[in-house]
Amino acid sequence: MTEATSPASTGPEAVKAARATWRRQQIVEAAVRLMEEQGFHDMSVSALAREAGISVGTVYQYLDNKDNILLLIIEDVLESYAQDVPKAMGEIDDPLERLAAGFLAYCGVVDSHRAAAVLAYRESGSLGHAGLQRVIGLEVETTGLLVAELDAACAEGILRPHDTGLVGWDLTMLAHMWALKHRHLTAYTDVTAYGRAQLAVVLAGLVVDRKRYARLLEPAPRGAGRPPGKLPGRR
Amino acid sequence: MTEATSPASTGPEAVKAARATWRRQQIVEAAVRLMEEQGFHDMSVSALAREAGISVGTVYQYLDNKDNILLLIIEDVLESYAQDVPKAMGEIDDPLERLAAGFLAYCGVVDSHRAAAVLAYRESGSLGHAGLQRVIGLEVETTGLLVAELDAACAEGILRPHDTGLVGWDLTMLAHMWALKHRHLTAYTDVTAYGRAQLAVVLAGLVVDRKRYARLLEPAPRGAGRPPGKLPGRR
Amino acid sequence: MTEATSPASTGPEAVKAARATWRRQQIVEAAVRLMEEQGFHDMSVSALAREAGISVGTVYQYLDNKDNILLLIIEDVLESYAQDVPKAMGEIDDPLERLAAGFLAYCGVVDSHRAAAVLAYRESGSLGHAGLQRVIGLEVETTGLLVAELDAACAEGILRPHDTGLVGWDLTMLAHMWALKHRHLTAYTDVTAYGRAQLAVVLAGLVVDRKRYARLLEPAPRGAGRPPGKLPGRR
Amino acid sequence: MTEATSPASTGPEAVKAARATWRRQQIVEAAVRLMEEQGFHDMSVSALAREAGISVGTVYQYLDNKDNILLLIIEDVLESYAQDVPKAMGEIDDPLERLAAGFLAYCGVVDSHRAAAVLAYRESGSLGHAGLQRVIGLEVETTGLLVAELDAACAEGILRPHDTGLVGWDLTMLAHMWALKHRHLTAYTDVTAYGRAQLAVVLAGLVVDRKRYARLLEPAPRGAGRPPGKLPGRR
DNA sequence: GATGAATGAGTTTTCATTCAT
DNA sequence: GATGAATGAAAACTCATTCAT
Repeated sequence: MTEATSPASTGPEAVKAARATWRRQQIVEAAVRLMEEQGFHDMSVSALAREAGISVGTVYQYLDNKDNILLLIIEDVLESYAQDVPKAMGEIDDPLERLAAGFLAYCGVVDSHRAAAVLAYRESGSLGHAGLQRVIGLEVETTGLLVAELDAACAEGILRPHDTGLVGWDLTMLAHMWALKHRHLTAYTDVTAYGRAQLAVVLAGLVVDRKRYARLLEPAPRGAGRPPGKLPGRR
Repeated sequence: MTEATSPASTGPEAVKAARATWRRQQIVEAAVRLMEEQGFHDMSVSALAREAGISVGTVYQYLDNKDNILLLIIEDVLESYAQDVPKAMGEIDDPLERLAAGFLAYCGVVDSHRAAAVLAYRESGSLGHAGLQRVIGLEVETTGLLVAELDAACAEGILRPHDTGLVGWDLTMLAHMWALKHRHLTAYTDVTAYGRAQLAVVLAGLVVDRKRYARLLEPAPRGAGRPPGKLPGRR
Repeated sequence: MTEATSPASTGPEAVKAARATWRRQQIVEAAVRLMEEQGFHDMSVSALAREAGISVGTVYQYLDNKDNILLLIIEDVLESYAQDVPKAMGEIDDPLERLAAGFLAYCGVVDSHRAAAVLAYRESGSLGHAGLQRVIGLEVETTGLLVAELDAACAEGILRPHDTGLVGWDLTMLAHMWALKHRHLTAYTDVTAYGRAQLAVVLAGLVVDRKRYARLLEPAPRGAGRPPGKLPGRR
Repeated sequence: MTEATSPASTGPEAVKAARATWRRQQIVEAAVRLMEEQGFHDMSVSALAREAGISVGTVYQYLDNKDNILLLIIEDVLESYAQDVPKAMGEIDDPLERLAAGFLAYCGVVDSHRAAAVLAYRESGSLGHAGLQRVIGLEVETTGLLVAELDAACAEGILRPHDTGLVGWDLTMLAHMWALKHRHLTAYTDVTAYGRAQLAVVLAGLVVDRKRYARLLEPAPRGAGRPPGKLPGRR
């Protein structure tokens, strides 16, 4: 393999690429911080540059236009899904355990990118057609991973037959919910507890051998205390 | 009974009020149409006026500023929830049937305001603090109706004890999903089928006497044919 | 004289004319009230209509356009000058007494139209060329009345020869000052005292026989107390 | 003394400050030119930008809003008063001579900022409350300088006792008159002649020892010719 | 590569004026 | 004659983007 060309891992090319990555990261982080409170449209490029500690010109050196910032952020999240979810599912044999691991990983990404995950929702309408397609594609891909496990579990008789496509999107949706409705989910202090609770809700009616998967179906008792049913966040 | 005073149901006052309502409706409808494809920020007021078939000046005669359009749209949806959901639950005695009726009504509103419902999501960040509070309040209120039935059902021993707050928001979320992920839900041709399917997913694990509520748990077999598990919308 | 035509003092024509005058008066008064605190440009026609208790349409029935309001107000003041000043000078024989009477009358008009007099200054730039010419004409006319008396007094040897044109405008200016610098003239509680004081200032150096005109030169002692020289309005 | 810090008289900071000053000057000059014929409100910012030879955006880079232009212009004039008047009075001993010098300097500023001086009058109503207070403050300050000399002259017995506050404002007013009534003052070709004439008018009746101050009281004979009393500017 | 001053198209909003009722 | 809803031209102001330094 001749190293003369492209993704050079060394030499001036590499320096350039590394700087670009670093700068983009700077920009994305600043953008997420600002958009969290202002939204995409109310964040001006000059405010972004200020927040990132660089000049407007530099922003444009690494971005074609403002819309690309959005794409960058959203891709950042979606790629985290595409990376963390398969990794979490990797070693496990049991389809249901794989599903659980994948879902929890998904929730974990949502949690660690909470602001960005919300943005990926709210602002995806501001992407051009191409960008939107790309986002949808990535989203479908990750959801597909979950659906595949549901299908496998059905095939092995672990889960009752059901519309796995629907349940797959349900899980995706409920993972996003951690970011979207976080305000109302004060009963859960960490994502994992939340994720397990949701898994229990969804799987309870599907699992055939409830004993075998008791661990998945009866999640952390969340400090025996809380009177179930009190709507959290109600005033 | 003489109606001499105030909210006059006749006379010039009434004409004025009627016109205002009609104009606002015109504006909201045009706005929903445009925002569906452009989002709130990319819809200029002059484009809105053109779409509504009126002049810019007239838009501002019935709205204080652009933001109010958003508030108007969102309130429209949220008030539909607050109206249709209780109405649907009205006459029914059984808590679970009430829950089902309420949820299906909720889904129905989402369906009939599909575009607006998505907007209520995406753009609520563009509301001022006051507007946002109002929106959250209305949302909490409607979800509360569902939670109340879950609580009642638990109390009567119809449902196993569970975190009814969580499940309440789950139902809300899954109703919204009809609008948000509609693209991927091609397996369902009408909301009711969709709603029943989701009810089944959520309640399956909670119902104690599965026979009694079989009708709720085994929804329309959706044309016996479809091979379960094929991810709908996948390309 | 056939009454078929014009300024009919009776019949429908007269009614019409009377109404027009009355409406215009309504409008001018409301306009002065508003402009006093907002200026001409910041007063909207609809605010004017509201203040006058009539509709926008009615305003335009009696005015060609907004600028005419200004012209109307300014003419109102200037015509008061042109009317009151000659009247005050009417019966008097002595040129200097005539001058004094005319000047005091001028000051009186400024006082009774204080707001409008200031406007006549501030906003005359907003008049069109024609309006401006008309205003200047009226102003020159009234000042001319004063200058004529100064000339007469010089001719009769009552005043030392001097640039009567200059002093005429000085008197005009000092009369306007009552409105323009009213904030700083707290030492004077009524216009007449103010006017006499200014007459004394201007004439003191010009009068030949100071004894004869002592009454004009030594004005009201303004409550013997005030320590002369304390800058009024200073903070 | 090392000038390491702040209002840097060199380095990029200095360049920036210098550019800002230059730009603001550009803008103020263009604004004065336009307002002279259009007034403040009828001058649009884009017209201003065009006149100044820059873009609208650049105007706003150096000014927060349109009103600031007005404030800038007026402050420019008022600060010239506050600077030139004391300077002119500096070295002189005799109070009356000091007064004369101050007044003539005041007239000089009015003359050299003729357009702006008129604006300071006409448009100060368009300033916000804060701006207005600032303007009034500066005005009072300068007038106070003249009043102080009048008081001193009275104390020394050079002038008869009189209301020095009133006469102080008279002088201010008559100085402004050079700009306000310039159209009618065609008899005077330069400010100094005008100023001396006005000084003579005001002081003639106040000076005790008329011989000693003859030079102040009998101003330039303005080309022996002019028939006194012909109202200049009359048509 | 980095900077930030300059640009001007585009946005929201106001308001003088008209005209059908 | 009186009304006030409708109009749309024009204003103030913002901000993504460029480019000379």
